[in-house]
Amino acid sequence: MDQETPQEKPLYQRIYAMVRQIPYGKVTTYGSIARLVGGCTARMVGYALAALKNVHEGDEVPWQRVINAQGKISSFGDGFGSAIQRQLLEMEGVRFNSEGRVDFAEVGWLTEKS
DNA sequence: AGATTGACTGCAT
DNA sequence: CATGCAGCCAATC
Repeated sequence: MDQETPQEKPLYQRIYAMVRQIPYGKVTTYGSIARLVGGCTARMVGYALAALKNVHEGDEVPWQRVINAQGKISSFGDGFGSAIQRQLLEMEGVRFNSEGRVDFAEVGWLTEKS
């Protein structure tokens, strides 16, 4: 599977590590993580998280704290994922406004654009 | 080795 | 404000 240089971890691992750095009760966007990791784009982050279900480490990655730039949750899985993700965030104390979006000024993690 | 896809984003219409 | 399209680059078939 991953026979690349053992010194450098796969792009996935790098993204997972970054997602794990998200503090409790905070959320961030795909684009922000992509920029923090560097060298990858929002699509890479989404692709990496999508593969989480195939990765063993996915169990400890707070993927629910990663949402899209619109402050909303992206639909994935069979359509249940988004519903589950919202509950997970609310369980952590993340508030959703009437539009179903989160307040980045309140729970946004490194969401500032340079 | 080539084509397809994807939990996104930003701009254009 | 809703919809569409192109760009992004790696993983999978």
